[in-house]
Amino acid sequence: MTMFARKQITITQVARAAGVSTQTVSRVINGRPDVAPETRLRVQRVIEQLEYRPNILARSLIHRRSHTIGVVAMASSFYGPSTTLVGIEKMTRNLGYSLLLDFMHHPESDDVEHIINRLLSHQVDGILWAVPEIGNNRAWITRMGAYLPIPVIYLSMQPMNNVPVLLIDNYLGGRLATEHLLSRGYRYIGVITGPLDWWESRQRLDGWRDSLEDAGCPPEARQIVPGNWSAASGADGIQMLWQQFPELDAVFACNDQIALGALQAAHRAGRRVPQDLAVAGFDNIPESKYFWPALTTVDQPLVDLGARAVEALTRWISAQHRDERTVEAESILLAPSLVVRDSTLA
Amino acid sequence: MTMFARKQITITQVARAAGVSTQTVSRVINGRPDVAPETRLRVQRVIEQLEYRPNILARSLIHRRSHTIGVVAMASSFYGPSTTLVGIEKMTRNLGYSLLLDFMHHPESDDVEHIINRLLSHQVDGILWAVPEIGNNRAWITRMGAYLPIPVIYLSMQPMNNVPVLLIDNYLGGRLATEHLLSRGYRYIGVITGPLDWWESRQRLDGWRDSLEDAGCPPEARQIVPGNWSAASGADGIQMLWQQFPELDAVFACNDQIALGALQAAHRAGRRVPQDLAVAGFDNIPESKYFWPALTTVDQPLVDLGARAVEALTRWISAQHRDERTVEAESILLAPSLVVRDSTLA
DNA sequence: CTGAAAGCGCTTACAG
DNA sequence: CTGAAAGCGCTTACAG
Repeated sequence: MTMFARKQITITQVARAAGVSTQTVSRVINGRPDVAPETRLRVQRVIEQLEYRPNILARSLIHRRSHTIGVVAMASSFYGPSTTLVGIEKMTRNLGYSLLLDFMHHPESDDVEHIINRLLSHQVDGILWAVPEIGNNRAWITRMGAYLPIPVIYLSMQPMNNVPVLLIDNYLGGRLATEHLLSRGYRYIGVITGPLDWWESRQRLDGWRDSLEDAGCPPEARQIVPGNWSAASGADGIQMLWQQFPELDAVFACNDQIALGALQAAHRAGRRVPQDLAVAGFDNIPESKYFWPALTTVDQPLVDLGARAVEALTRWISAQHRDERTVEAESILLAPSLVVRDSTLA
Repeated sequence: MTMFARKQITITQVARAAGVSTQTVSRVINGRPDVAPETRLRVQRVIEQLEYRPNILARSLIHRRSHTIGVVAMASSFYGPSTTLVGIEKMTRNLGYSLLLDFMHHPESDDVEHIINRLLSHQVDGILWAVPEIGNNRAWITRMGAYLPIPVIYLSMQPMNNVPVLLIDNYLGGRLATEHLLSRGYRYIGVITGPLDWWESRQRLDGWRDSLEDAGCPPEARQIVPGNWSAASGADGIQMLWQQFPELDAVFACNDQIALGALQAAHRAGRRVPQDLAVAGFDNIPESKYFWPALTTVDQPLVDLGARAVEALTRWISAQHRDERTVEAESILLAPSLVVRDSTLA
């Protein structure tokens, strides 16, 4: 039966108990070859017996490398951020790193410098910035991004020069959803957007707009209603669309919650989906398959996004520690895919 | 404009630049009173100029206290775990701690000892065990819980002697939902459970059963169908209930996803909700208000649960560092509440 | 194959 | 009010 030593056992105590130097203990711990077999065995026995557990802090101090990455994400119970975090954590662990987590509770206004300074004080080897781009909450990157002493990789923001960004192509997602509606014969397609200070939100909207223009149905302003990712904004939004754009025969809801709200409002109003109104969403949350009717939506490789960001970050960290100064800031764009279900099948 | 020093500046460099000893610099940093005003000013200026940032690792090494807590949670994009994590992170930050995050990807089988050892190596001051109780994945606590060298607080598990547990009363939640259905006049109430190896799942089921017994309608086995938290299991579950329990006039779905699946299946079968079938859920996910029809469900104070767990943990840590050996392992039970909506309003 | 000694960046009695 | 020195737990040239 294994237990845990009540007190921190030090390498010195192990050395003393095994009758060797701390250096020899260190050699054994780190699997160095230059230790006599009997010595190694003796030391290993003492380690097990005393339940010695190396102090990573001391090790990091010497190596000037903590094998920890800082992850800054938006505080959210939503499917998107949570799923990305799962991908991030898994790959972090797989690659032998630890994860210091920091949530921004007000992504537009929280003090970025403070967060970064705390992470740097903790000697993280790199930072994964997984906060959505909202308003000008990326302005600090131009101001001080270049002066960051450690690698930082950003998720889901407008690509910038020399800033490594990993993102899912929201514009393409908007196009996929809208072109699908067009291909089904819908022509009067409204949109309920996410909050328009979100960059990703505007990308989805742009995809919708360009698709309609390409199809020869250039949209008017009254086809656009701003939402805020919530189902409530979907329910309100669809009402507003009916008022200002009565021809409406389909709606692109910029996330699945908005779509859900629109669906409920349609049912309440006695409209049939998709016969009277087709609805397409975005995100493919697990629930969307069980909406009434099942929702056509855009799937995003979120776990993969998180995992690949961590991969890129640790690769960069390793390169930096090998003193390769000329590491390229490489950006990656992942493609979403359309999932067709009943809500658009008239 | 603030920038970040390219390299780690040490206290020694600050001392040299300011013409004082490192001890004096340390005094200034830690706000000690015994520094001459001019000296303090001079040191502060150098600190700002060099952008000195203390190395927390070195500090933790000396204090034998990292001001970091380890949080072990289940890898999940679901609303419950994510929301709890938000509460945990926020309070951790408020209390001046940092958060080392660890997800269990297989909560029934992952190697607990390995996880704890890594956290201990990182010198966390305490651990918050936020993994649900599944199967006998709590067996290790009896085996080695008492030997843990640091405070550990557990979330959402069956209370044990001398083990501090914070949880939401799932049994009460099950009663609230079921008694509500009974009060509405429903008598043939089925249940679609969560996975029955989850303790919380069994609690909800017990609440349902006891409510029915108290009401003089002792349930039969054919009224119970096992689910797995997924909407799919809700859709399948309701079909099964119709087959084996045709009298069914209401169903208690043990989470909102299951309820969603049941709702869709009901619509597909042409049954009206709540006239032909009332549906109550559990969790009150934000979407549930926009289900069709809006879902009656049980709300849980999840953010509060996380926050209070962190409070309790840090209080324990502080007490331990003040060397109060006799800290009581205090458990807290939070009450859920019923949210009544259209799905049970016939 | 092994160990004494210096050092990572910081703090802390202790002495003045 | 200030500083020289020891030390937190570990690793690493270096010498043997």
